Amino acid sequence: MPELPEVETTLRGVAPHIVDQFIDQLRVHNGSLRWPVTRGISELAKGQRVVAITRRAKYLLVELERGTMMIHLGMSGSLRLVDRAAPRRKHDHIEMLMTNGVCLRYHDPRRFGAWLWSDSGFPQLDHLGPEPLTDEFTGKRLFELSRKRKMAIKPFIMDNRTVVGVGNIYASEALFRGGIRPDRAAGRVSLKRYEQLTVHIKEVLTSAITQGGTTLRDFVNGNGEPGYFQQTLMVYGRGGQPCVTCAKPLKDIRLGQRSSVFCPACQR
DNA sequence: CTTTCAGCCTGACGGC
DNA sequence: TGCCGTCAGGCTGAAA
Repeated sequence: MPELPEVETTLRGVAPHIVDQFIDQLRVHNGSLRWPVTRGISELAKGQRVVAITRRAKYLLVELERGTMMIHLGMSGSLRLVDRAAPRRKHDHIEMLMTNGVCLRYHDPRRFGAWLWSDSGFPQLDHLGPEPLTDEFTGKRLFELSRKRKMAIKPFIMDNRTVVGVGNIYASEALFRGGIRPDRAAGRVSLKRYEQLTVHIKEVLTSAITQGGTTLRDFVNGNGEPGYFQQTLMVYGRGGQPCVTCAKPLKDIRLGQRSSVFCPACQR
């Protein structure tokens, strides 16, 4: 599932082919996504130049001369650059054809994603916390925000108001590296441990982006499998298997309706 | 205010 | 073989 590293990888792969190009056609084959695709978006986008593509949290923002398109990949979405003559696959819901011949296809089996247009901002972006890979994201911030909070630390760091872009995979991995149990109350973690945790979060995200980038050369050919899936995951998806550190079996619990794997011996 | 939880959706997988 | 139930999960908004 796309987490922040995959969204960032997608941005870097797509931007050089799209920015400064003109939209020839925006075809919506199935506009029934997380929110209905903006009515009339094809007419709104047609002929416009793409001024820039940026990312905020897991949202991609395609800035046009007038208005912005906001794309989210949801749980199962992907954006691929393909030859416009390539046959459309099942679940290819939207395609953006550029006048330079490039074709960007939005593919999303579960349709949890989004593709919206607005010229007055998006409310989804209004209450987001800092980007994890900036200096705004500090252990001090986590410590202060968490005081008197009884919520478990894992859902706390996955809350977009705390910090954006930390999904289930990287929350699990960072907590393992930090030696913190995912079900520990957020308010009962010291400043020192929060400072260490922010370093681990930045490291796992950065390393995943680096590895995601290794598949970028294949992007245009449609081999969209992101490289970071190959990275060694120490706890995520490994419930019952031995801990890489102490070999005791990893425990799998549910926190906030999400599976959470951890080592009861190494994480406290 | 904080916290929990249903719902959105399809594909993969296990049991029978 | 195929049918059925369960699980996966980001995000929102309503309920507690």
